[in-house]
Amino acid sequence: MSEQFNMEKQYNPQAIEAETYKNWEESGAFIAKRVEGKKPFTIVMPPPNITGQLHMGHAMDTTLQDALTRYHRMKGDPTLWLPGTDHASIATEVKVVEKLAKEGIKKSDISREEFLKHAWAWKAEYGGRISRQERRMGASCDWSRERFTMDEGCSRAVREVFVRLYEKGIIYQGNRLVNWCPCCNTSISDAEVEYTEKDGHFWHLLYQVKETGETLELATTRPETMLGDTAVAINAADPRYMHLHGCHVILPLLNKEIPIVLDEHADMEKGTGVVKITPAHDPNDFEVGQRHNLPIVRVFTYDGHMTGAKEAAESEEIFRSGKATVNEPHVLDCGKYAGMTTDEARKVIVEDLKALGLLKEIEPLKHEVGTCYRCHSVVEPMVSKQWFVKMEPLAKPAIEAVRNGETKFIPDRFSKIYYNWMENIRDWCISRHLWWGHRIPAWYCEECGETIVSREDPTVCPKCGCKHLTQDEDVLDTWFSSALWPFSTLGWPDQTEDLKYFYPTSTLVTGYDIIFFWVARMIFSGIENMGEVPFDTVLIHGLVRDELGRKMSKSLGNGIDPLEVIDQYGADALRFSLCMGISPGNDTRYSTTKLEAARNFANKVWNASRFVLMNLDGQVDLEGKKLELPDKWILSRYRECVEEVSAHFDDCEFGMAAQKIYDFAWSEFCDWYIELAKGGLLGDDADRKAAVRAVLIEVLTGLLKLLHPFMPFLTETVYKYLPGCEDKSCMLSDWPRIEDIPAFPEDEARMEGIMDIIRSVRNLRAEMNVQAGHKARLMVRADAGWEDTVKSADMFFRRLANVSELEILAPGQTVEEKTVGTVTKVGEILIPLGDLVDLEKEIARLNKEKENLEREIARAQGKLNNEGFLKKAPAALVQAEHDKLDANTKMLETLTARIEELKA
RNA sequence: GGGAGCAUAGCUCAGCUGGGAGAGCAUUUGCCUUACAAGCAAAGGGUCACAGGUUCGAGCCCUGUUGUUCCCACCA
Repeated sequence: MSEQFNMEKQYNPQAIEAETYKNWEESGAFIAKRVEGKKPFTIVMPPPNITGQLHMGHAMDTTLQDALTRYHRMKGDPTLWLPGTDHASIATEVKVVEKLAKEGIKKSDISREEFLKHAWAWKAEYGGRISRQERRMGASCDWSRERFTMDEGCSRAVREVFVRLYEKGIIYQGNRLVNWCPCCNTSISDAEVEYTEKDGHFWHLLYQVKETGETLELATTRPETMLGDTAVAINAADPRYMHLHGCHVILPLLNKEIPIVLDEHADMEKGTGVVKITPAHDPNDFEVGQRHNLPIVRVFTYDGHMTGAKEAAESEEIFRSGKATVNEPHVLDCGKYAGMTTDEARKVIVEDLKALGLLKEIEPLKHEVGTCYRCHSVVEPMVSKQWFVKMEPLAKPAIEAVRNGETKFIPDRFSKIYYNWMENIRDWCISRHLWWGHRIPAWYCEECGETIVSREDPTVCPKCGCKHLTQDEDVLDTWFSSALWPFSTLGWPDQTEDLKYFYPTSTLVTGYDIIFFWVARMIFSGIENMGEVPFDTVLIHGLVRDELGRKMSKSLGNGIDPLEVIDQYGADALRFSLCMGISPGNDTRYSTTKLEAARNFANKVWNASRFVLMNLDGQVDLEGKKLELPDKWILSRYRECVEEVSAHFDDCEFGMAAQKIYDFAWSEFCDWYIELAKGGLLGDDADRKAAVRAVLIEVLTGLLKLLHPFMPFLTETVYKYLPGCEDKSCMLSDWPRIEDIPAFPEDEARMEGIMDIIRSVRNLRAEMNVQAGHKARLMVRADAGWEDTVKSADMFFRRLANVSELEILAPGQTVEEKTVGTVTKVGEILIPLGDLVDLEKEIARLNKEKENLEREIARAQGKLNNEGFLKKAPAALVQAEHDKLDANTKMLETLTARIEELKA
């Protein structure tokens, strides 16, 4: 009776969390140690963006990773959970620009260097905030190895990969059609385009054929692009237009002659079968242009306006100076439309065409429009000179690695999504017209136009020897560096000890929303640069939705700050609530109900611990103790719990693991064992007391360990109260092993029989409305072999079922008093209740029970009369049915006799 | 246009390789029983979306239907 006075009646997480975490961190317990000869368990944390703060999705991510990490650490694996943050190039740049705008600073008014200073300041602030949030969640990651995608080492890895791939010809630069976000003023990759359905129109335009004078009708969803048309296409097999082969049309407004080309892209089934070709602003048209060697005419500026004289002149200069590269687009001076936004231009151009009688029809249309995943503005497909990664050679081995099981997805269905994406992948546009990020390590010679890509910054042109070199202005896609995360964080390209020991990592935990962005790219980057997949398991979890099932988002304002939840309910409750009832890959809903349940559970465990500790008396040890039925029962149940929870952790079935611990702790340990134990604790038998104490402490200790991965703060705190554990840590304790726990299958069944009697008595009392304070006698007509067991349980009936006295009835012994009764697994029980007994009601109640039994018997008989079942079902199952039939038949006999007796 | 997930108690969701339907919350009843009212005990509540099929046996496997959510796709 010493420590428990420090334990409050209610668990108060606020009082202990910060201190507990501080102790862990300062003790160095999170720091991974390499142990040669032992297989490590490694997780690299998906680095959160430094754009803001953590949301519920991160909380889920963190909880699962931490649970896994703590489980493996306790199992004795050398465990590394490597944390870090992502510079999030475009997202952060947008934020910094916004912040500067509020301070009255325009990005265009300051230099690149000045801007980057602001960005680094942002990083310092938000990166720090994120790591503080992770700590409050209880993340047991190795902060000594914390990384940032733009730190020196990661940047060196990025540069090394870029140079290597460039030298292999996998990275190339070229004029290609890319998705351009006019708002962010940069190209974005295919994966960064989100398609959303929008209301639009089909504008049916009329182009006149020069040679025949007839008009051709064609439809477009983007009439403003018509200024950049360099052909119209028809299908060579289209009978309607056979006579137009080799003819030209006059492009309206510009009065420019453009050819009619024959191309399979023109679908005879669609519209009029005639399609305008704008190579500079449509992916299909670009392809058509390539096939027919059409000029490429760009009519939009990069910030979403129509091009004018200035842009056109610049373009001409490029051609004149001979610096034009393959597919270099020409730029049109759009004349009266120059300088208009594309939206304005659309309206004016439509009006102008209408005035000329060249607009035949406007048809309303719903269609999927590509938008930028960051700012959600409509992206313009645009020919532009960018850097690309050739995907085919990288995708092939990456597909193979998953196919042959080197990396496995949990749940497996996500591998299909992965294949589908990888198999249809196009080259990856990796350059971004931004400042915040890894600057592309390419230099251009101003004299001879040579491109230099190298590991060290060049000072002279290797071709012409001049010193007029300028570096590419753009930076790399943020995912280019995250793709290297599993090895760049371990020191690559240096062959560090960490890299050799911890790579490949074990499990990657992330949401399904970034499989394409990140997981897939890590897999091919790992194979390409390390020669080995980066992880053997990818655990995909679902999204955390709001209470109405909607995605949490800023625009809806339904996001929930994990820190506020922690303040209110505690980190353990938040963690547990995120694990309860989840299944891999499926979305889950945030709910206060779940949080309350988790908080209540924490409190339950806290109080159970309090009870056990309150009743301790010095050192306790199971060794040499005389165990009784309930002791053996709970130890057996505990053993099974350890077995199941371990298996669930091994399978990443967190929902199942949490459920099992919850049920064991609450329904078995608290509701039954602690109640059963009270008798022994309050009695005079010193040996008995010692045995009960030993069992209590044994099971509680194990329970705390099993729960630790989910509720680290609570379990750590309580653990230190355990005798002899003042200086120990639950986090560093050994995970329970079933070999160390005795099993008592027969005693387990005996105890279940006693519990059945107790439940039956409680039920009878409740149904008869017996006053809670009223103690009643219990008569048991025990089945053969049960008499001693029932007798030995006398005290349990008294304590748990409000029994005043236990009587064992002999097999034919009759009872004169008025009683209520029922049949249990162990035999008939009777409770004399005198005038409380209503004979007719009692008979009705028994008849209902009888019907239930008869139904059960019929079911079992049905099975056992089925020859197929007897022949094909496993023998154990058939035996079990026999046993059940026998037991139920016996119970039915007793019950029937009882009813007859009452009727008589 | 392809692909995937989901449909189980009033609500939110579990249910692992097929073998007598579960939890939390809500509801009803009785309890401040000295670990816990964030608690204890008891109870009610489900044609497992629908229709076929495989099987001795289907919530689970197969086919189809309906509803719903999501992902992918260049449809002018």
